[in-house]
Amino acid sequence: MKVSAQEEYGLRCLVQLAHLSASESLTLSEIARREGISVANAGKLLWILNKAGLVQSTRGTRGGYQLARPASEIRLSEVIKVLDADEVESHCKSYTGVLEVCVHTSDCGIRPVIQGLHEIVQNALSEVTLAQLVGTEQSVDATLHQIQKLQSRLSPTGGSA
Amino acid sequence: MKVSAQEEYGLRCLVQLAHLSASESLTLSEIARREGISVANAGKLLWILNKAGLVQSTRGTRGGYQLARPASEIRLSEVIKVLDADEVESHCKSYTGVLEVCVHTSDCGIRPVIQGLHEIVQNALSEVTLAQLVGTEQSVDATLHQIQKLQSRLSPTGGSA
DNA sequence: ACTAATCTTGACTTAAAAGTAAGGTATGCT
DNA sequence: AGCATACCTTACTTTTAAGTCAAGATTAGT
Repeated sequence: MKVSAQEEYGLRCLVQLAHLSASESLTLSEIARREGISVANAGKLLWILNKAGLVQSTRGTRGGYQLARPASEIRLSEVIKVLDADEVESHCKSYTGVLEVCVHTSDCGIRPVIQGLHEIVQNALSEVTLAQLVGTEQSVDATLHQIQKLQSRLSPTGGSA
Repeated sequence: MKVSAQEEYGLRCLVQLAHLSASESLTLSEIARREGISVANAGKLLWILNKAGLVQSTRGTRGGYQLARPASEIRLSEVIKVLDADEVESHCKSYTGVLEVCVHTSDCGIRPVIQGLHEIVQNALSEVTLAQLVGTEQSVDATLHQIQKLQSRLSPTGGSA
């Protein structure tokens, strides 16, 4: 359960674009330089983001990338989903071991955990927008901890099932 | 942001053991057979779990594995942490691109997201025990959705930062 | 129209995770 | 004591994700 390199770098590139004003744009090489990754790699990431409609590209001499929407309207849940190659559901189709289908198809206790977990993460991510990431660390920190505090208040002892 | 194969399979092996009564135990090959994975692979997973003190092994003819503690006292957060090679923190040390240190060291908007996200996941996982996974799907499903519902109630519009 | 700058796209290479194999060590049974 | 069972551990192979490269396509300016 961790954030992949592609998710991390892709998100960083978006944050760079979020810093710009509406008319500005950044070229691939400039983004790559600022993030300390190769131009080729940045190109791949931006292409993914472009295909998903999160950024807009302009070709030619004065070209570059900019956000397709205001940063305040781009939620991290969407970003992660796009960068994660969208292998969201269909979990029980993979990881089947040697067998053809999941051994736990009938009454599987793990499936809901995997799925529920995913929902929780997406939910938390949907509360944070790119615009917030542009601000100081503190603001984001506050938002996420607000969520967390609520969680711990929920079930102090554990489930009752 | 996804569950690795090792996490998934390791968790499954634990669930198998959680089904046993106190005096019973399962051999490697039996666990492997039930989960549809190779004996070698199961051996590796169980070794990790054993090293972490989650399961207990008995050698010799009548040997096998059993849980080191009651299933109701083993939280998924612990399980995942163990199976994930414990690369929990130290995130800004990796993913630095070509540069020596994280480009966002000074005022990084991404760091708190990564960290906060991790906390949220751990928090959610710590509310579910192995014992709950042994029950029906419904019970686990209920527990996780309880958490989720609370989250969405928290911030209907998005952050204010 | 030409040229330089820039994005686009698919194939290739490299690094990391997952899985496998084989030899070692401990235990119980005869 | 000796053999069979079963876990333990390290090293190796395979697979998959990440990253790179190079040729193609598009636009702005001259």
